[in-house]
Amino acid sequence: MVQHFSPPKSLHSNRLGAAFYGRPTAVVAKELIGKALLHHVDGQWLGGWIVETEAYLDQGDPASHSARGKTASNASMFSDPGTLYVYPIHAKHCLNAVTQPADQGAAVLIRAIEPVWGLDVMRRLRGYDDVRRLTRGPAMLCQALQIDRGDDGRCLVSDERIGVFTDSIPRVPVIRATKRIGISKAKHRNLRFVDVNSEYLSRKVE
DNA sequence: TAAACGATCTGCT
DNA sequence: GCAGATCGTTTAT
Repeated sequence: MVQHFSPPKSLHSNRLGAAFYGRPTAVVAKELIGKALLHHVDGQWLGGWIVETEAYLDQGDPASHSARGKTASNASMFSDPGTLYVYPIHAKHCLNAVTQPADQGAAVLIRAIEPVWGLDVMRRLRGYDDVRRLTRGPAMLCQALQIDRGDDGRCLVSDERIGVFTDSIPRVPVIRATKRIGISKAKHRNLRFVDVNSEYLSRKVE
């Protein structure tokens, strides 16, 4: 089967704008499920369908990087909605989309996507042939999409080479809210959103 | 400036 | 399922 390296034209005309991101974080996190995350690298689009996200809130959320205020390292989290916030952890990276009005310090962590565009490039970047090992976790998908700290602060709304898109034929994910993964504070909150039918979740739904 | 921690991943059992 | 690797950022001394 022929692999196509550019997303359908319908995606180009349906980029999510600032109005999408500038809303309550849990709403944005839920509605990002089923949208396409795409990064243009070396003449090719890399990306796929978002199947797992987590909301990190501006107030009363001790698990959020913004909980103790703005610092040099989390500054982009306080930027305009639609800004990319990329942070380093365990010698790897994770990516977020900033939400709500600027300066509030809220964002959505994109934890997993179903790989679709640029599969062979993503295989090379990850070092694995199995598609199941390409984008099944927040640090995996950053590596597969060639996103690191240097991409922190880019704009998902205006940067032509990176963004989130809808399709003219909308996917209809079955969405469920669960507890967030890997945090030690505010464990009880159901702020992780998954497409329960996806084969590409970082962990199974309980 | 030393120590601990973390929104993780991998390989091995 | 679990232990170990890994390194930037934060917190403690």
